Amino acid sequence: MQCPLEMKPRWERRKDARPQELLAAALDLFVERGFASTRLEDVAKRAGVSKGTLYLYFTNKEELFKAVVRDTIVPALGAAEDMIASFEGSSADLLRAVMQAWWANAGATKSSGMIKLVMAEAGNFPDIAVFYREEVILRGTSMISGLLERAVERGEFRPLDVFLTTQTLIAPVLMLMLWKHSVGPCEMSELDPVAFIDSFLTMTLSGLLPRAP
Amino acid sequence: MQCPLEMKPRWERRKDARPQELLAAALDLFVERGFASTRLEDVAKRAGVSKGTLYLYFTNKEELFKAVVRDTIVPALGAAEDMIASFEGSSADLLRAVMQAWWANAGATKSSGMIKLVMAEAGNFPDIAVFYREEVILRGTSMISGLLERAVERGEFRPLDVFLTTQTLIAPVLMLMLWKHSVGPCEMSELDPVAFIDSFLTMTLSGLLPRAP
Amino acid sequence: MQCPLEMKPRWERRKDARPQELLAAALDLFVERGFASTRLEDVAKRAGVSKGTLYLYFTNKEELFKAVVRDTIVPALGAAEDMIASFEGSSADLLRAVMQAWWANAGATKSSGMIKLVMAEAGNFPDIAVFYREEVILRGTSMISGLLERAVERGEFRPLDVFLTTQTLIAPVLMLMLWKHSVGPCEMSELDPVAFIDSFLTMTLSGLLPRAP
Amino acid sequence: MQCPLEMKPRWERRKDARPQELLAAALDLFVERGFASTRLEDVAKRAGVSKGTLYLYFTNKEELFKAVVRDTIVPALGAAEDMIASFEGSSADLLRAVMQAWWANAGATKSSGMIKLVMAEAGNFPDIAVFYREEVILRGTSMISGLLERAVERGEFRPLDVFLTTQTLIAPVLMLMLWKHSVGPCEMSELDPVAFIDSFLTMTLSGLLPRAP
DNA sequence: GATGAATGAGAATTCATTCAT
DNA sequence: GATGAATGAATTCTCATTCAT
Repeated sequence: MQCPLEMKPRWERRKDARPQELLAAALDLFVERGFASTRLEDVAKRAGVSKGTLYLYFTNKEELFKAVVRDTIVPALGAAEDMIASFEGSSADLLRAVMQAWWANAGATKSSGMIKLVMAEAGNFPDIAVFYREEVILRGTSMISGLLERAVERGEFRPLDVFLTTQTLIAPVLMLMLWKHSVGPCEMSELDPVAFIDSFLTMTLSGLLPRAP
Repeated sequence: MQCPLEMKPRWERRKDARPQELLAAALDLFVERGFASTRLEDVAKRAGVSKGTLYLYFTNKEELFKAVVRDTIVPALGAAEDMIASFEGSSADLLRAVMQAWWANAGATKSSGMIKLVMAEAGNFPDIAVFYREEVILRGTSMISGLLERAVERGEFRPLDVFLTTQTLIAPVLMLMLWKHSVGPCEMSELDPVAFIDSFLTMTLSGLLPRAP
Repeated sequence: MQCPLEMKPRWERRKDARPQELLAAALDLFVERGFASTRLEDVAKRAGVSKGTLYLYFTNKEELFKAVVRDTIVPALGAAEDMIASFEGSSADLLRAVMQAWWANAGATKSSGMIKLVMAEAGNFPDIAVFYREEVILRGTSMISGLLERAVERGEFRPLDVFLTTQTLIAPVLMLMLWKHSVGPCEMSELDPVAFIDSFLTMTLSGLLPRAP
Repeated sequence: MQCPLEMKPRWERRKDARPQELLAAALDLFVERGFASTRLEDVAKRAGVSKGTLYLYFTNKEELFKAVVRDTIVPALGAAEDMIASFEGSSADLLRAVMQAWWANAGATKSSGMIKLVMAEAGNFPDIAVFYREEVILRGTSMISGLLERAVERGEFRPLDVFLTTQTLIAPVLMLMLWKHSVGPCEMSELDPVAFIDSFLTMTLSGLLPRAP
């Protein structure tokens, strides 16, 4: 009773796992080949089921895509929100921690490939675009904006335009994600994400101009 | 003799214009709908010709796409290179001027839509990816890197990692481009590109931390 | 257990039969209309399936054609080879029997139409040409050559150039096949294959010249 | 006046030559690639004119094909007919001479490729088939039949079925023609046409069976 | 007459989706 | 629930034919 998962016969557990296996397979292929070039037959094959089975869980290709987006992109945000809520220390350190965690939890995983895809296909999926804006962009920017507001209030950062600064802070992570999944594969050897984020923050925090003595 | 262009029969002049008309139509549709969802018949129709005509000028859809990339993305780089070469004034001002010009000449035009597309489709077109890396990324980064090196030599900027800083400076423009052509259309009202670039550079140049008194 | 074939669900048995049904339909149409003029949709329709189904069994039109060639032409040779191996009697009688059987088993069937087609299309299908030469021509000529050699050894035939004689013996059957499937249909009434082969062999065996007394 | 051809300005003679140049080009390509695979643009290009020009001389592809057939196949017959009419000597020698000349004048040239093509495409061009039967087959067989009848009358050949024997005599030449233009190109090295015809006639005239006493 | 740009019907091929078993 | 054979709409690409210049 305490552990109901273990009590199911194996094939039933398998049945419960089907959607996840299909989502995982779909994620792989969508990221690898893009939406249009991904054949549902290949998704099914990779998940070890038949084409027909896929339709037992997802009405059509579009819904599968949406499910992958929902399943992949949202979870990464939770971790970052928790971190901000519980962090103690300087805002500069928090910003560093948040951005590095962000990369580690989202950027370095396959979900960053989905972000590329969402941007590419947004035009073809109006409701994905809405979902993405509300669930990902708004939540992500609120998180950063809140951090900035608090830092300014506390005098840790100078007065600044919160909205524009938020966008600025998002840019490098977004760029890393796109890099990783497009031309990056060849170039990436040279661009170390951790160092890049670190460099970006150093620059952003202290500025490029030499300090007045 | 003085005006040989005028002496051509009308349909021959037409022929000279066809490739450009087709490229323009293709650019529109590729940006609007993506590679796979763009039907060649629609491209032809928008250019005011028939399906078959398109094939007189471009071997197939892939070649049309490549031609659009070449025709669209490369030209924008020239202007920026010229500006850097001839600019007189502080490096900070030059950086501002270059980035604003970059947005005006490339970002604000349809070519920024192609950049999104190239990133999305790079995996499906290995030679487009190679072309893009060599003709766009390398040229673009060299341009910025050169500017930074000169600024550091002259003592206008503090010592910095040229490669990482270059990537950092590219990020916001790239982000603007992607924004404009994906979820942006709804959000864009709030994100003014000129103000964004300006804010980014202010932050980057002076830092977020309050100045030491 | 005793009758596993019967235990398959109906549509699976169907599946097993499909390739043959399609090959039969394709044979009909290829012979009737030639390679280029045969539309795959018509082949599918004649086999009672849809266009797409055809592609479940044959990669493309070319492969379908090759499959028809392999499926049609080769089987006819076996019968003739067996006959030669087991025949007892004079070589002249064997030659008569082989050639008449050849016509009956191959010439009079649709496969002779494919031979016409192979000759017409050989240039467009290099590997069909190779296959045809090796599997049909070489096997067929070896068969006849062997017969001739044996006949000469036994003193039943006078010494002769085996290679040239073999080609000569093939010629009339080949001609009948072509006749049947090109201009023949109108002319054929007048040219009775059995009588023609008989006449040919009489002439070939005894010569046109009057016998020396 | 006696030589009006020579008096025309060069471009006019050229104009007169156009149809012939086009027919020659079409012959080449039809023989090489078959009817359906021959593109009219290629025919025009090979003749050194534009696609449109071709339509000044031939209504469509089908008419061009027919024109090639008429222009190519018929002329070869005249020579053979003349030879028979004027030949003096034994019928056996005449037969040898006719068949060798036939090969030399028709078989060894491109027109033999057209014969292959006519047989392959006869089904698609009913009037070509009629034309071919009347102008080629009937004339050709009459020629041989006449020769045979005369030889029998004179006691040079034994009594025989003229019709069947005629077909028999045609077979090897026909086979040589087909050989040359299909699988032959690889095999041909081994099959010398002159020797083949010679061997065929020797066999046909004297028979395969050993002569009595 | 000659040209070659333009046309558009037609055929091959792909793949999301359905459904009998 | 699971399967995979079957479907047919959709799309790319070809090429005979037309026609303005």
